[in-house]
Amino acid sequence: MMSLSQTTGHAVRALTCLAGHASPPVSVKDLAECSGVPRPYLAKIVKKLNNTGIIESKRGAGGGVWLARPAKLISLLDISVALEGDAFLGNCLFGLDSCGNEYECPAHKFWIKNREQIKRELERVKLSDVLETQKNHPAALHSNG
Amino acid sequence: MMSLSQTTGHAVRALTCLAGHASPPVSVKDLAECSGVPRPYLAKIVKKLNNTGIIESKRGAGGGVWLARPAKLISLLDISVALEGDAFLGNCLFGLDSCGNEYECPAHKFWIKNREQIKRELERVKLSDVLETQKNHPAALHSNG
DNA sequence: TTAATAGAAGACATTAATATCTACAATCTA
DNA sequence: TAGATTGTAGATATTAATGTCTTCTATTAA
Repeated sequence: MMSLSQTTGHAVRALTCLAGHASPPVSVKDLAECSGVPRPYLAKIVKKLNNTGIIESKRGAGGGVWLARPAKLISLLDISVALEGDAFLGNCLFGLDSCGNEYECPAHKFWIKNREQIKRELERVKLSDVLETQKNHPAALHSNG
Repeated sequence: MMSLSQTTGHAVRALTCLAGHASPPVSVKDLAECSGVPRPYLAKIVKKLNNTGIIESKRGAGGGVWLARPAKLISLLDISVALEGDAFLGNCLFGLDSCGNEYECPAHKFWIKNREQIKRELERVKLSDVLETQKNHPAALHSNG
């Protein structure tokens, strides 16, 4: 099924919890409970978000993680790129390697344009927007298959 | 990476070979050579295309497969649906199960619209178009990773 | 009717994404 | 400094997509 990876979905949910938390730092354990993401897996996700400067962390008692900048300045694009890399929207809709250089598949021009649309939308939507949406629907972001 | 499945890409390549063939039926073996898709795997793909009425087949010596209707009447959408099912474009960009009913994620409206755009494009592009493109670039559709 | 051809079917193998487990290192509080 | 807390790191496990192998059945041609 064509969508962003499940891992990215996890990250969005966890970051939303983090953004909504009154008093950071928050432990990964608490984030896992809040977001429904498996704890050990979330630890890895958190690591990536840390490496890419979206969150910061502190070890030890009273430690935890927090947003490196306000939720209004973190876009869904930032999160997607952090987890899946820069080319998270494939070069060709059909995954053809040869597509785009000397050759273009019949859907190429469309996909290039469409891909940019998707990117712009992901750039437009900020973590703060997700948080707002969630506040109106408290149980919203939890279940995921 | 977000794109249609590799399997769908395989199917498009193989069907393009089939559409370009002078005298059907064509054996799966020949299709595999022409398209670069692993033979045994192509056999499975061919089976699905058969089940969904995109191709027909005949066993035995002199048998093989052929398009069930002209290439102009087979869209990339038909092929995608045949292989990945009707919901091959996910319900939510982030794969959230809860998204779309009582709850909508912040990118939901955008994705619904965008998804339709993608579908329309896949509907617009026919197998005959792919064949034309390939004729101008003979080596185009072969390699794939 | 026999031998060759070719698709059908299902068991098995590989790979990448996802998820878990265990041990470790840093930091705080007392 | 002792002990509890919490992130870090890497090995291991599971799952779904992808790919392979073997055997069977249908069809044709001689």
